[in-house]
Amino acid sequence: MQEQYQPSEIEAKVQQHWQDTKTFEVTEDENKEKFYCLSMFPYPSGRLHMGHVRNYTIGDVVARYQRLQGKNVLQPIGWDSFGLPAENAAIKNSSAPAPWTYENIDYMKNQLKMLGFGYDWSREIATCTPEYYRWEQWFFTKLYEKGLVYKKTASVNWCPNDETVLANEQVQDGCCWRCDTEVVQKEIPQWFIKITDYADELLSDIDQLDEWPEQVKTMQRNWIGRSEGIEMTFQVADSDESFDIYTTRPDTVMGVTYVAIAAGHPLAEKAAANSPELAAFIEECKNADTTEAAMAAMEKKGVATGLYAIHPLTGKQVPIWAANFVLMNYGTGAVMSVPAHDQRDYEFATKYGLAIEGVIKPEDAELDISEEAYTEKGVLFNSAEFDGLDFQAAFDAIDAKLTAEGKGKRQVNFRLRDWGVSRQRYWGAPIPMVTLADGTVVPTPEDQLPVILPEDVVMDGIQSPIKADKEWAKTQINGEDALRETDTFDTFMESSWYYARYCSPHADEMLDPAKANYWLPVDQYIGGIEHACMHLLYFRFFHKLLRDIGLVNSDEPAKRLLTQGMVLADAYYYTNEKGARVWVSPADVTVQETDDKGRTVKAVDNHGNELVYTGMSKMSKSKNNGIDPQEMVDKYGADTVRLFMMFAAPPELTLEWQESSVEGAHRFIKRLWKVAHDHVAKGATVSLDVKSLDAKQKELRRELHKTIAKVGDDIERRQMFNTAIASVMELMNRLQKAPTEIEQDRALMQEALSAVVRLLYPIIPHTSFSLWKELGNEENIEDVRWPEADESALVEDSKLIIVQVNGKLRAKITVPADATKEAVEEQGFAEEGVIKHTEGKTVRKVIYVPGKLLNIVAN
RNA sequence: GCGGAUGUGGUGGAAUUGGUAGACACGCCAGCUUGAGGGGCUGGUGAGCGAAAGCUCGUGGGGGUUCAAGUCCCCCCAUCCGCACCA
Repeated sequence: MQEQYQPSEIEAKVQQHWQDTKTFEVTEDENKEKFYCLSMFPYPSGRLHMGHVRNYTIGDVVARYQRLQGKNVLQPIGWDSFGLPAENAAIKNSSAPAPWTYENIDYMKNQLKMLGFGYDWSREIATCTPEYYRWEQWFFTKLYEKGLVYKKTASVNWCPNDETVLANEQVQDGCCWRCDTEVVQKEIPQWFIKITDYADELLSDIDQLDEWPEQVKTMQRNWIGRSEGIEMTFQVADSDESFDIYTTRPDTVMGVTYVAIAAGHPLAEKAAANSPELAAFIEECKNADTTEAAMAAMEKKGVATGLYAIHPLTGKQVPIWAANFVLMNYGTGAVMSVPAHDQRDYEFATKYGLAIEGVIKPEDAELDISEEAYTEKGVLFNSAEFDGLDFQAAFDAIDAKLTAEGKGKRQVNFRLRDWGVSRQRYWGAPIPMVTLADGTVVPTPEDQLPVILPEDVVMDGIQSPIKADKEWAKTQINGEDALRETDTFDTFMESSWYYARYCSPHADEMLDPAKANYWLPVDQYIGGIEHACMHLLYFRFFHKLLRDIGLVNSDEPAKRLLTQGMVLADAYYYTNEKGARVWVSPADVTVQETDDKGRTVKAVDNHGNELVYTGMSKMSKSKNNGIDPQEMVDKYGADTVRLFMMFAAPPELTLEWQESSVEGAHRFIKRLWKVAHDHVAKGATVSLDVKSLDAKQKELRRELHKTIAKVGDDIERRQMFNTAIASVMELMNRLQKAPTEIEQDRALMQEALSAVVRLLYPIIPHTSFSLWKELGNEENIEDVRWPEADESALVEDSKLIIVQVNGKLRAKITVPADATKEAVEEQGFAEEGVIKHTEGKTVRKVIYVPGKLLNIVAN
């Protein structure tokens, strides 16, 4: 056995072994319990970043742990390979997205292998290949046939100079990132999938997800946003027109003093004919950013339309205002306004001098709306026949009246909106729809699928090549000329079903139901918390669609979810002569001075610039603080990187990259190697005779078996890999100092090391693989079982009792494990610290927590 | 703005069911090892007072419940993530 720990040598050898013997390739096996462990697949951006490394290390730890539990473990990987960055890179490099993407995949694939992840590479998929996206196209046409797909206009960011659509990311401060022209909103026809048809089920099935983090479930519930309210109709005064509004607060309807409609509402547009001010306002609103965050932050503005609406209950006329906070695309494009009981309406009414009429008051106080709206649910007043009713009674009464008069009805609404899947970009799956000569739009017939995206293209930097090339769209349906859709799918489409494709990655159908139903649902899914609402909702939605089309038989795609935190690193900058901040990579920073506690006082870069240290922030290009996993693997080995990642923080928290701590992880593996080496160098051991162990040996063995129990629990139930590692470190600290003189000491060491090596296998598989062999085992570690804690070794004959007086620690006593309360009390009261603090006081109460704690209350 | 999280020594974090706050590790300090050190080993290390034993304080801030609160409840502050065309 090598005396020195040499990671590069070991890792290359072990990885070669895994590749040669196809260790991680699996097939369906009804005799084994299956375990499907899935990490969110990467976008092939060029190189792995630390976020990937963290995500995939967690996945690999879970997968390898489950394998040692004897399960048939599937851990696949692939590439989410359509997307905007490939187009940008292609433009920059005067190349095309496809070759750039495939090169990145090749490079990153090697990086994944170097990190030692146990993937079944035979199942690798890339979503940009026709073999993959053809089934997505096929599926879309099936959804169309089922009536779950429709076309409607929706607004996009439009650069009037480039005459092109921009992604939100390509809009900077309201301007085009290429030409700085002010961006406007443009309405264009787009395809939508009716996720709202599944809103109820997506909401109610959250209750089945008992192994998903509570925070993700809460976020999804809020995102879906089910509400119960009333939809009611307002007539326009002196006109036969009307419009609908929806409210969750019908109890306040008697306080309506105006209504607000979207600037894009047909009524507003009509009224604008006589009002240049209104026309200008509508024009202004067209260019406004419609993201929810921007909407909430913007100044609320409006213009009176000159029209009046008739209140459906009182018959009074209230003014109709066009307002920038109402959007035509959401809800009915109009809202009723009750300034007394809604803060936004209150501010709007105050600003424009509109009436404020209170109709709800607290149960036991007068209404005070001098400063702000009263938005609580209270008791109605000034509400004619509804006076005195509470929220629910008023809701029911007003509902009854509106329904009876045909002016409204009870309705459930969702915040969730249908999923717009059209993108006006090139590097995505073509939407399989065609327009016939007569204007009818039909799905691409199955025998014409896939609609292939040409890969050999020239990017002009502005328009999608399949739009620029007018020939591309031309096709024929039943001998008739037709035009293909030139939009492509939102890339969330591909990531919504890849998990299912992995089960039968080469099937000549979307998926092979027998295989899919063997592996699905995913047992453990791992990815970033940033996907809590969008990806994870689409993923759940697609599973239900697959089920309803008969391809899978479960309701939910993943049983258990783990959301890992971000990876942060130190960020430093200096200010250059132009006054701009220049961010310096932490790799190029030398800390020159620290204070007596080790905090950075002075740091410089390689050119001697004195730097400002800004603390930890998310690894990013803008702060130039990304740490390259490759460099770290080259320097310390994959096992060290993996160990650090899992040790530095629990998986859900942000992780701070600290190289000194990486060195600590490296040191630990070296120590482990040395202890194993010294042990192996002394030759073979005799078998362990548990009965012959003395008290000290028994205690050491108890520590060993406690550690075995804890590590299993930490990895499987708690998913606290950091504490699992800490407890192995604690054990190693003891083993290092354990005697090795007599044979049973050495036999115990053999038992301990062979357990430790398996406990650490999920985290540092290369080292563990090697040490397992060095310890004299024939079998490969992948084929053996996780160690089991020996219950008999865990029995303790004495217990440590904490003795408190008035809740403060005053003594620690050791008592026999079977000591009675009386015996513990007697011993506790005899302690010096207890006597000192109870002297001259009366004992009021004694609390005894068996085997743990004694608290004496005295005053 | 809305929704979700986080806040504990110099630092990352531990404390799993309300029961010893600071496990484990980094850093720092001291000593040993010594051709050398970005090496190895040993010990110390929350703050204050103290020679020590020990005492007091201490988990973002303020209040509360309890024999007992980092943990439960109420209010506040700060930071981070998401908000539908980045993935």
